[in-house]
Amino acid sequence: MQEQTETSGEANPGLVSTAIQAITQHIRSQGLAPGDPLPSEAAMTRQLNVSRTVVREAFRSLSAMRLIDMSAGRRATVAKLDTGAMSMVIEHGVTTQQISVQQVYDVRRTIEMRTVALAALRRTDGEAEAIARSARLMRENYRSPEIVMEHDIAFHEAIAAASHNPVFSLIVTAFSGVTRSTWVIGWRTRSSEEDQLKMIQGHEDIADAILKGDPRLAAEHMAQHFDKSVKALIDAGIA
Amino acid sequence: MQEQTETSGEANPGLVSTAIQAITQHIRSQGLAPGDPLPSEAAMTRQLNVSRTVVREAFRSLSAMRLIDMSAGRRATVAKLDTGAMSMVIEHGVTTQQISVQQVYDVRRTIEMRTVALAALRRTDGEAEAIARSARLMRENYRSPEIVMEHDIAFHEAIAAASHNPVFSLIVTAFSGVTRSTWVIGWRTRSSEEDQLKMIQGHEDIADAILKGDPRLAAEHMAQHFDKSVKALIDAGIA
DNA sequence: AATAACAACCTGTCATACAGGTTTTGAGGG
DNA sequence: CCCTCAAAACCTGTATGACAGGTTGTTATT
Repeated sequence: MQEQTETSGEANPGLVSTAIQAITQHIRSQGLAPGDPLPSEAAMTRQLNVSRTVVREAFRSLSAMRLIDMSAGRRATVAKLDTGAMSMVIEHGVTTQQISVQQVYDVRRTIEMRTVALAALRRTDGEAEAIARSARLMRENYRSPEIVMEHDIAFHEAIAAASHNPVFSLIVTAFSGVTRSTWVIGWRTRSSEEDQLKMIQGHEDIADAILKGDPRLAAEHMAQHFDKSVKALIDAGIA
Repeated sequence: MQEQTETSGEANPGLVSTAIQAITQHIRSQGLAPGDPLPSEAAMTRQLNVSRTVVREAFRSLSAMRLIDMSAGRRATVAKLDTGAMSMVIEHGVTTQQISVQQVYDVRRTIEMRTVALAALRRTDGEAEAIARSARLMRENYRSPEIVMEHDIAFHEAIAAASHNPVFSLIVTAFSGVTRSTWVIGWRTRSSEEDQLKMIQGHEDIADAILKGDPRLAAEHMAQHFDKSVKALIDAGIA
């Protein structure tokens, strides 16, 4: 019952790619917003005149990139912005050694010097509090590296959120995965307890500057924080 | 012949997600590099004890994110770093109005002020030449907006490449799609021919600073370039 | 009118089939 | 022994049909 190749006169880079484009195009042309439902697989199958297999692989691909949400029984919906795909790309680059950890840190430093300045300017009181709370929890748990790490990551993500630019949040969060796999090394390199507490103090300084609304100072503290972190990683022999 | 739910005692967020994890895990644990082949679908099917459908959707998802390359007859291979997934995420965010064009420009400005400084410090002669060439081609074709745009985009990507940090390249390139859909608006807003030529001059100034190896100057010109671009977009009423 | 059972629809997964690519193998000739 | 080339084995791309289980809307019963 199928005769796909004659329907479209264009090149054939695979039916699935075509289907993916059709779906994103649908989102675009219908002006769909997060939460809005997409056509069912059956409907898409009819519209594109391809098998359900193809349509399904297309939906699944978009779902893997977190552009749409899928769940059994329900139709797929447009997804809220999510870091899923980005972190996978970054992690893929790192694990296949196409990206070094240092390069990631350079990017983070560049971006977070900006997010912290924006946060100082635009943070709400609640956001300032959330940032300060993460710093506080780092100190309170400073004997449990794993816990410190999670609050450290939350700290940076909270700052990105306070920048009120979702693209920054997206990128910063995308790096969290890599951070998780290297953070402990940096922590151990700060051999003395004093060094570790100094690092936590650095976070508190940043939080203070944000609370005070001083972007210059906040950026400076952030820069120092990153310089020390990179130094710790280099000392630990991370290429 | 199937009895999947009893094999693993963990939660079931879908067999496909599990398969995706298994594949990425395979890349990690085997230390695969770009170009290295992955197991065939049949092999994966046996290893995970799921149907080929599931394995295929997993492969296809990774392929959509450009983490692996697939083509008919050949086994999938580990892919070189590619911007595919990232640009889709960004474009999704913009088309669903979760990200504004201005926010994208803020991020670009932040990142490109760094890439341009790094490029000034680390560019090879060939890279400096490529950057300068793009600027030259902008001037030579300044009556054809589409062509100017393509060289403009190539210009920024060439600078990112000259930063010798693939993460910057990745991010800058990811924004190119959005740039393509708004660039012309900014161009038209520069009503006079003089304004347009001044904008091209800005690119040449950047290229010169990179050639001279002056990161400070290069960053300054880049900042001015972005400030003017954003102003042009705002004048055009882009929120 | 509230509720409970049911029907219709939807996604998740499996099995099978076959059309074309690609790689491997092996047989035959030099 | 090596080269060549064709067949075999393997692989991905796509289609079809089937069924389990989740979700939603409808209808019948109370």
